[in-house]
Amino acid sequence: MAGIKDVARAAGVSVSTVSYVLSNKRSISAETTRRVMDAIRELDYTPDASAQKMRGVRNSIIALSMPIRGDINLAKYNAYFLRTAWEAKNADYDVLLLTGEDMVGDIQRVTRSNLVDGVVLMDIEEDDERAAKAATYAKPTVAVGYPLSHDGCACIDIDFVQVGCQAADYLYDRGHRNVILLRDNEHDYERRSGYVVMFHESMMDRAEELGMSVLEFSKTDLARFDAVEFVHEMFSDGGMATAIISQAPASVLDHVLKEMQVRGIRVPEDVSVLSCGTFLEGEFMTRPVTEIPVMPELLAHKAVSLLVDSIEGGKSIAGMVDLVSPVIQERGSVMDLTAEGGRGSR
Amino acid sequence: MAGIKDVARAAGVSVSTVSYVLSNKRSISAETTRRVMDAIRELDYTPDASAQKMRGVRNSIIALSMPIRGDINLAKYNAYFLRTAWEAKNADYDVLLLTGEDMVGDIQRVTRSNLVDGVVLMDIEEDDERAAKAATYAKPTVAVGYPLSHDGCACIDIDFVQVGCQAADYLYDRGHRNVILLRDNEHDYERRSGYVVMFHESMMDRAEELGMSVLEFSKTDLARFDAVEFVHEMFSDGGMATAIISQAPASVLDHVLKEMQVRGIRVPEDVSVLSCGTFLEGEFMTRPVTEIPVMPELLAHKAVSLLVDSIEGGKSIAGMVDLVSPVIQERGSVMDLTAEGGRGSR
DNA sequence: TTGTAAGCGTTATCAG
DNA sequence: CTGATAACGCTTACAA
Repeated sequence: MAGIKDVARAAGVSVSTVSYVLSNKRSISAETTRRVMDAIRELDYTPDASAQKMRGVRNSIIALSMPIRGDINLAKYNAYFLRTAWEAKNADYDVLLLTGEDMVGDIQRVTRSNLVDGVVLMDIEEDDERAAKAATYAKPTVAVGYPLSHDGCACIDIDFVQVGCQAADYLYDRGHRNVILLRDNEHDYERRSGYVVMFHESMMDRAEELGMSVLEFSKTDLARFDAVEFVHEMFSDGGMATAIISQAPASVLDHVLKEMQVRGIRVPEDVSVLSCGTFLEGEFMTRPVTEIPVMPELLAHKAVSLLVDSIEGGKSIAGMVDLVSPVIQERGSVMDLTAEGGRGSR
Repeated sequence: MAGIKDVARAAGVSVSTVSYVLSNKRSISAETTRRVMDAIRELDYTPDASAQKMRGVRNSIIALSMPIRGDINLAKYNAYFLRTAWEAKNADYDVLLLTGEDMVGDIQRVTRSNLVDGVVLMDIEEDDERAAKAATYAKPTVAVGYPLSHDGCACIDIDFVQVGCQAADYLYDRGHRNVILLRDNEHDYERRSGYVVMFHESMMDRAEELGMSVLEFSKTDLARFDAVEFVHEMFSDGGMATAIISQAPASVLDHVLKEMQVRGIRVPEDVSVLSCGTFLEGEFMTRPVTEIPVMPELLAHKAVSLLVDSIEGGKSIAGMVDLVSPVIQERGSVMDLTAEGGRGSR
């Protein structure tokens, strides 16, 4: 590989001149510039990244920490992951993927060795070790999520307490008093995956305040989920529920929709459906479902922007928290029971 | 950040001693080792990656080039991607993600600047620019796929010509003479995504040789796909077909299975189903489907192993091709029409 | 067993 | 406008 010296020799100038031609940090005669550029092209010269970094040039790499578990919700996962990669690229940063078992160790290694300039933490749990140890990373860190312990990093997330309240209020306002909750993957509950739990608690609290009754259905482990059983139980157990709140992934929810369709149960005329903390966009659904979605594009954008600002501005972002207000997407699957005539809400 | 000099000072030794303690390249007294290790722990010292690299130490990073299109089959995509990341990690390499528009430019940049030690190309098309320009990359490159032009890189893929023959033979041997082909996403055909096209051509050729009739159904664009129409057309158009060969993703195929179930069409008694070049494992299907699957684990493993060997052994792998023989996964969805009594094949 | 010093490929400072 | 050179943090001959 040709180095800067080779270029200098070929162009008949000094190495510093070559460097300055590339960096535009001092004025160079047109003639010299031309000769140098020719030599660069001729030799296919690309500056060595390590040498540049040793001289203080940023390498523009951010680490993306994403645990790979067997039970992840791929669609949602991907939406966040791909969008974060896209935002990074857009800000002219490369992405170094950290997926191993020893997440904390890996992050410490890549930050302390100056391999990366910053860190994004994805798929955050309530007790997230990566976030808890963020103070030991040598570079600014932002978590997409809201872990309990987060002194060392910034946090960007949807305000899931608000999502819970909004969900309860939304249904209450439309006359629903008995709802059934189709829980997310139980693994996520066991792991206390941050948002899943926060939404759940907030929604249940709010429902109780309002005097709504919430029946929980939890067999949403994908491998074991049985839509037939769910629909059966839902309508056999007193048959009081007028609405379903779903945390389940698209495929599971769609099975429920299908099963109801088969049984002649209409949405929203017979039962309303509201999906919360999900990402149904682009999924193949039997019918559109009103949703309080997660917002991968927005969160990824905020996370990367904040991180890049910190990297380039040198300001610390440790401890910062930005909780975004949820936005409900009306898709006509919730019935307004208080409306005259009993027509759908949309 | 503490450097090697700080450690040396704290331990009361020279910098070379610290370096040798870390690298074990010469014997150090127990006492000195202890003092140095203490200082390292005390100061949280981690060697600077750039400085090491400048001295010829490998940085153990491979670039993973994966285009992000709107229409990718996420499940399959992920299986490859996650597995490749896992294999890399397992071989002690970090992964630098390249997802941008200017894939060739990015690969040239990260290889020539010595940022990475090798490159893996994913989601290869028949005319793949990345593979065609592989000779211009400064590091060994392996493509997971089989592009037309591949002089500059190694190729690892399933032998899709064999898959096509196997599919036709498998059904022919079991007495099927009229089959319907549920094509993959049309985008993949338009783009001439390598394997999709190779399978298709090979299967059609073989079917013709055998005198089988193949009816093609191509509305498998996820957004527009209509299982009802498909099943209707399949059984109205003469109703001759005894089997479906599917290239479609799990969700699309499952819709078809559901629609047939609703209509009382039994699998495999009334119609057989064979899925080819897909990755149904872990997908939620109405019933198991016999499959000639892609093999993400195997291909990722082979690709990373080959690449790492080349990096560490210094041997060129340009032009190498490794086509893996397909393995059929029997899951009882294909009926053996030649068997006495007409029972299912499994 | 340990220390000294050269040098990796850049950038920036200081002279011209 | 351009050139020589120190310095970045580390590894590794070469000396002791």
